[in-house]
Amino acid sequence: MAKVKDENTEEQILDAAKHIFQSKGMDGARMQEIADKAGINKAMLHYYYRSKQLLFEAVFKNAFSLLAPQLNTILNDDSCIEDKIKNFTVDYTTFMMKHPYLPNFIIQELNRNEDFILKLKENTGFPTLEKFKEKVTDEIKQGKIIPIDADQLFVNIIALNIFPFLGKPLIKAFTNKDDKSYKVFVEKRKTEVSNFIINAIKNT
Amino acid sequence: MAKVKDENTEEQILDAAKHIFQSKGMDGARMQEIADKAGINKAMLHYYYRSKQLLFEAVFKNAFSLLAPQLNTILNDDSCIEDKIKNFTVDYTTFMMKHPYLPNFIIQELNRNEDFILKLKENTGFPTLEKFKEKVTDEIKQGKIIPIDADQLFVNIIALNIFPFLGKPLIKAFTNKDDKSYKVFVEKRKTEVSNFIINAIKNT
DNA sequence: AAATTTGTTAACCAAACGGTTAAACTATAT
DNA sequence: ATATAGTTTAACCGTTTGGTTAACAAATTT
Repeated sequence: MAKVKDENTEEQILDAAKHIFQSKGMDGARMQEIADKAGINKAMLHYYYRSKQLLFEAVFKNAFSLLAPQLNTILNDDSCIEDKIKNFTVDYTTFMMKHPYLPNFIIQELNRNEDFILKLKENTGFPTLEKFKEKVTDEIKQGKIIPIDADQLFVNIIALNIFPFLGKPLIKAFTNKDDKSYKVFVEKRKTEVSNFIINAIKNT
Repeated sequence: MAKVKDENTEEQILDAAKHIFQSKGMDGARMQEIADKAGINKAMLHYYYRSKQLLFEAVFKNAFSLLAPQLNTILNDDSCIEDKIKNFTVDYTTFMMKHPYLPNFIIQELNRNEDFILKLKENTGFPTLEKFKEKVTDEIKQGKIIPIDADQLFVNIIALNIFPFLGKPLIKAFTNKDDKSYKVFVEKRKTEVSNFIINAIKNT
């Protein structure tokens, strides 16, 4: 119910809205439910955020701003491709195990409203692939990795890392795992996935 | 608006419901909108399907029954792992380019209601990994592929194939592609992905 | 301490929602 | 032709929804 009193109302609302929106989505979330979770009157939601749409956008931008920096490990540091992949896979999986609703929330809402991502792209700090592409081109020339389109490689990397969180119910059903063994399964992927990718692209 | 007259009402409803539910989800869909799309009175929806929930379940089961057989290429035919991967990647991608809403619809609704997949598992014809696991074990023993957990390999395969349809808006934004060039990108994955996977697991 | 701004609440509102009803229409069986 | 069963509709219903209002309480300013 109500949080600690010294936290200010605006943040209490955002925190409650985060939980409700991330688990139920824009359409499934109810303003009353958010108010109840925040322990305040429903009118306060509109006092601070004017409308459901604007409250949702505040939550979404917040969520997206958590996700984007995770990509820096692979896009903008100076290590070699192999290290990028190793570090990203561990970091990303560790982070998402702490925020399991995040990937599905973002994917779901971007699919519901494709135009929404255009607003995000205008923001500074939106991830760019340029540096990663250069690095891939370099290492192909050096013969360290096999020839591969950088866009395809990038999609492969994030697909292998994100999908276990998106498809959790499906994978659990196919592989007959419960929540506990699924957690072990995902934990193993921290090394499994990076080995898999490196095997696929390393020149031997 | 209204479809051809000789089509029966029940199918018209299911067809309209399929479009609305797959693009807006259970929570975002409106019964009136489905009725309008089917070109009939809203009461007919309840006459044939009793409630929104039951109409939704009819649509969902229909959608899932389209997806499951696709997995047979990889799970239950008798070819070697390499051929399974090649065939599945081409077949699955070709199929999903014709039904682009399907993956997101299923993933989204399974995440909204995790218990729902239990009902599906009771049905006969729910995909099982057993035969695939045996084949993986065999080929590891034969030294054709490197040692790898069959569950992990399975997840890697479907992740690389499904994710481009789930994360389309995200990938389009990161890679600066429009719909047309994205389609080309996905088309290329039909060979790109299978080569990638086979590289990762083939013993050299 | 009086006035003004900011924060909070209960009560309310119109619209939208899923679902129902009763009557009408259509095809089939008697 | 007439009764009967299945199909379709317009109108309606109670509830829930996002959002507003007006009055009140607590700070902050003067």
